[in-house]
Amino acid sequence: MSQSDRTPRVRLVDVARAAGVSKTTVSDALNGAGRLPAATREHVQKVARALGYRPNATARLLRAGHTRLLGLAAREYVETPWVYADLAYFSQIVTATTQAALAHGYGVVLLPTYGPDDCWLDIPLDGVFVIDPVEGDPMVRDFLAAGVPVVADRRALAEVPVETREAGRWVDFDYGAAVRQVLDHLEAAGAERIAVVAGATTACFHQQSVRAYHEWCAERGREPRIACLPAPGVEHTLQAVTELLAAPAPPDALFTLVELSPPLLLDTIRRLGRSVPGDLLLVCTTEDSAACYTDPPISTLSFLPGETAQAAVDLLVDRLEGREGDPGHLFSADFRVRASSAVPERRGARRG
Amino acid sequence: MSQSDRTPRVRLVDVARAAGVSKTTVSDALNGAGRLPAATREHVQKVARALGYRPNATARLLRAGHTRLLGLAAREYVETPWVYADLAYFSQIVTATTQAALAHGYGVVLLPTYGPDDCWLDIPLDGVFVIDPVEGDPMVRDFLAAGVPVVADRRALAEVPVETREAGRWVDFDYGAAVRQVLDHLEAAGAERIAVVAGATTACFHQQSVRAYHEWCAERGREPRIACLPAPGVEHTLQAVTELLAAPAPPDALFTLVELSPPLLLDTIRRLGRSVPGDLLLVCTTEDSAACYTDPPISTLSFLPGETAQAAVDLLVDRLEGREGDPGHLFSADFRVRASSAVPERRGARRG
DNA sequence: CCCTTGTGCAGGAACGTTCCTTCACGAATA
DNA sequence: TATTCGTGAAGGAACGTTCCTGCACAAGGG
Repeated sequence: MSQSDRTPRVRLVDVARAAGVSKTTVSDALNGAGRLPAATREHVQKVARALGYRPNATARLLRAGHTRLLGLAAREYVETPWVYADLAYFSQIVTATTQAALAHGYGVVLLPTYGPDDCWLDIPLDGVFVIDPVEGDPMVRDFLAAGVPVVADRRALAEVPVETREAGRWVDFDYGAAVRQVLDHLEAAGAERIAVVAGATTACFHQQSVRAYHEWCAERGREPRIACLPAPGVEHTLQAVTELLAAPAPPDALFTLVELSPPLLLDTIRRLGRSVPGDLLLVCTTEDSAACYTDPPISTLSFLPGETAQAAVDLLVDRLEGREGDPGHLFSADFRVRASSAVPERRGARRG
Repeated sequence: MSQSDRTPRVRLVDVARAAGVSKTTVSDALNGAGRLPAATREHVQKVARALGYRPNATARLLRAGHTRLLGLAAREYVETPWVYADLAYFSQIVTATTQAALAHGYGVVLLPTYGPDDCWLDIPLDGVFVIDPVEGDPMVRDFLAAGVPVVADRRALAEVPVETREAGRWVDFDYGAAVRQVLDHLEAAGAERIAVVAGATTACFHQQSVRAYHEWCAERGREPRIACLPAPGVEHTLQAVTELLAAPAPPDALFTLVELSPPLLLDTIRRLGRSVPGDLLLVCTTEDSAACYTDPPISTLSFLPGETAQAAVDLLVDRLEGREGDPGHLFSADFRVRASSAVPERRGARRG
């Protein structure tokens, strides 16, 4: 049987007919509008309830001219169907975006990142938050061309035709500065051979981070020790760590840029016969709160998914509701120094 | 400035006027329908592109009669705004639901779990997946009353008026059986004092699990050792574990029903001076893949969020597209025995 | 008694599409 | 030449609301 076989939903006019009034009266009675005596209002409500009437959401939206729906897309792995929540960062972005949106009375739609061209334009959205847009991102371009406000980063907005740019807002992160902050900290704590584990994605976070690391090393004449993962996955990450630590003249500090369970990393390092922070200083880029419950607690670099999402939604809603508001927001990372990268006693406070 | 101040979007009729044709022709030309010579088609497309025309998604949906949008709601903590992705289970449900939905050409809307009555009915949805519905769940009731197909569990559907029940499909889990399976395994491995860490939510998972534990203990004349967390949070969980292990005649097996980072739990147990599995057998209910990379690897109980979500979406889409399909699907948990609960050498293979 | 004012409600346009029906016209056929 | 047929395109209804406009009627004031 097909969808149309089912008994069709009861509409406003059906209620009107049953109650012996016009659709105006029904609409007014149900929405608390118009000039109606209580008797009429109650009568209509009773009939509506008896018939099981529920207004059609789509029709209301068409009338209203807005949908109170915000799109959310993570573009990091555009080629794969969907990977949002595998990483704590995205997972928290999703949660925070949804919470912020709900607080403003908006719902959130998780957008496809692939599919037939423009397929996302079939979804009725008031605005969109695009995380990690790719270069010349068609999604950003399409939505802005369609007049749908977008929050992305400044680079993505700069790539878009000027005439459509007005509806764009941005949230930016200075990933390079965050990486340098961590490296400076490790250097100050006495580290001389800092190794880095990075992913291999197109995300500007990774690109900027790796570039910053290379520059930082070049400035000091240090040789970069970097492991770029062939693919996401716990086993690849642990494998990379193992190889880094097995090298001749092994690193005395490790800085992971990829999401990995901090207690698991600690466990792995110990199994390789190294102690933290005695033999190896450790800083993890992670959103996993387990980092501060290990022994020793692990220093973390966070890119504040919660704050980012909140700002993105605020920017979008300001724009949607006609408030001027800011054109965007620049964030700084949250670097928490804990025991895993504190200066170990037996090393002395600082070099030199 | 208000929203209406902005230059209004260009509509189908605007293109029609500009191209000197009727709206029928424009619609046909753009959608590849109708009988039009290539010349007309191209001309219309060129004009449309020049004007920057994008069809209005809401209007199309109203015509189409469906929205290709599926709602997703986790009702475990109905009173709080939104907590989906804080837990790996929900996080994976979200990911898997979205992937499955996209594969069928549907988008996913993350639904509010609180808010003004019926507020969810303002969202144009074709179907809804409700995880962990509460007793007499108003969301399930409202959607079914509105004729929107729902996937929930059998109990939730049984509470709904018979005449609206037809649109309901179910995915069920026998949580009690899963818990008994784990307890039997631990008993077979020689455990005599099995402690359990449970949450304190209204979710039927927790209710059924805890009940099963109590029944299992009663059948054997064992005294239950259960810690129910006052609130979600890593520190509460670790605190509960610490207290359980500090008790006189401490447990020789631990079974956690709440989400917790397995390597962190292992680390904590060791800090308390116990070894796994030597002093303490360990089974974690978790979706965290880190469990199999620790030393020793940790036995896990999984409730298969990926499979559950996939089944829910399939059920929904079958119903939406008029296929008969199954009324529901009953799942069994996935219990993976690893070294953390294997029979330790020095204990002997079995009791008795 | 006529004009105003207010109340209670109906009619119908509008939101922006899609698609069914109709129509005009030129070519082919009887 | 009259009839069919196919092609190209226009007109307008429909989707289900909301809301603007306006009508009928009763009450009140001059």
